[in-house]
Amino acid sequence: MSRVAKALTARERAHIEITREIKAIARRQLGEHGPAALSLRAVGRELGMVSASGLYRYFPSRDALLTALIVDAYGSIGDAAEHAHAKLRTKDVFLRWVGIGHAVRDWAVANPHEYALIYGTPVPGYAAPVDTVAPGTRVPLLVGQLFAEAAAESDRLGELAAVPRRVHRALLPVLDTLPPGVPDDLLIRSLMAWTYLFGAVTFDVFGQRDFLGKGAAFFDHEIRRLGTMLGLAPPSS
Amino acid sequence: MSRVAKALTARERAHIEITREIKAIARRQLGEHGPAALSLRAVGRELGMVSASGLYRYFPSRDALLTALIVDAYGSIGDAAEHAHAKLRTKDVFLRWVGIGHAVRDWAVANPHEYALIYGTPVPGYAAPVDTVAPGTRVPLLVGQLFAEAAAESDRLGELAAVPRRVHRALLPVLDTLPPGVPDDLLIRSLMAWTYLFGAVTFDVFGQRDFLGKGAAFFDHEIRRLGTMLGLAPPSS
DNA sequence: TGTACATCAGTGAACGCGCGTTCACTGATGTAC
DNA sequence: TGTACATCAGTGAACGCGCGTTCACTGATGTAC
Repeated sequence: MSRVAKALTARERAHIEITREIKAIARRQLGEHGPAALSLRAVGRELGMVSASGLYRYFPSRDALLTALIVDAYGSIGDAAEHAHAKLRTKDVFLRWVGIGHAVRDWAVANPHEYALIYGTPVPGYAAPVDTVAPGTRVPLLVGQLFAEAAAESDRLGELAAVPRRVHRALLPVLDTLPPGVPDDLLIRSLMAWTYLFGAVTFDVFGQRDFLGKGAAFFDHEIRRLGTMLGLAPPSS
Repeated sequence: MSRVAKALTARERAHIEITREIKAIARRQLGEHGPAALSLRAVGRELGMVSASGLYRYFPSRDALLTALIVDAYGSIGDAAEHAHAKLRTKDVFLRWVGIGHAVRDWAVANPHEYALIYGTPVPGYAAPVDTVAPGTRVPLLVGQLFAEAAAESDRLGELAAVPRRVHRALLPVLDTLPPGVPDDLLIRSLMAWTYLFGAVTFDVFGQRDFLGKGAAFFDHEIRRLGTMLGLAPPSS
């Protein structure tokens, strides 16, 4: 090797830059006709390419581009949640739950089409490859960690409930991926918080609750109440 | 008028029957390529028509067919929930909540593409006309009635919480459509139950929680817990 | 009951459009000696 | 440093496909007298 590992040729830098640009254009076009209609030809046109065939230097197929967008979207919402979490000075799990909830919702409202790509109707005929699984677990893992911390504070969460055997059985595949010793009830509360959070955000982003206005007043209230019901609220209040 | 109002000509009966058949075929095709790609030509082909132009005797445009499917889907899930509710012998609101929840989920799992049509990503470029609004309120209204009944039993629900002013303001448009005297907290609990129910069902139908297995064990558990947390459970338990 | 006319269902061609992907190619950039 | 060769980016044509909608039309069904 006659050159340092880090030095990129102009060609390589251009390749990276144009790949980024293709994804940015595709992201924008997602909103116009939906992911099912994401069109390489339209992206090529907007890029200023004479024909779409040049795009095959960057992505081997339309589905590969779609996969890249999905991975990016999971990364982006994961970053939003984790950065919001890291920025919070407080150690209080309840306030951090609320902060993460708003971060997720804010990202989704700002990027409705990317949100639809990962939490909306699956694109028919497109099978998500394995690469998209891990990035999708970041937000639920963050929520789970919150509950784990709450459990470590002896006065939060209250008594952990016992769980019917068939519910326990349904949880087994998840428990296998977690450090040993996680109580069923803790996992259930995390899953419920995750489910509620994305249920509310999906309703808001897809317009099912437009009658509640554009603000986040109701959302703020509902996630506080849910957090309280699930035992995240400080025991004093 | 030389004939009785109810007597339909063969032509009229055929029209109704074929309209039904068109919708049935379109419903089936929804699953293959998604609502955005619903194709009049494909429906015509499956109907045995030589060209798609004959369909214009039944629907003035592709979007009109889509609207009919949406209205039907809301009707269908509304029927499923109301029938399940009516069949339950019990007066217990908690058991009825659980029954309605399962009815909604069962319908969604059995009809995933119709579910996606009404609760999934909005079809881009399609603006839902007013006709689709009212049928969409049946399930949430049913949930709301449950909470109203629970409130009438003095020992359920517990104390109704006071609500911050800006949350109250967000509720005003909804309160205006309801009989006067509905407490804010009652409406909030109904909205939260509705949000959780569809959040969970959407996750299950769209495959976001496949790791929990195919059964409804977790779902059954979570809606029971949610119902309990929201005050629907009998005070004894 | 029989006939003349109006209504409607479905045909088949056409308009104008869009798509993903392949392929042989030109010309520019990068590499090895 | 200079030259010969290999690699890569983008071109432009082509293949084979699909779409919604309009239009003039044929033939069957329904209606009024």
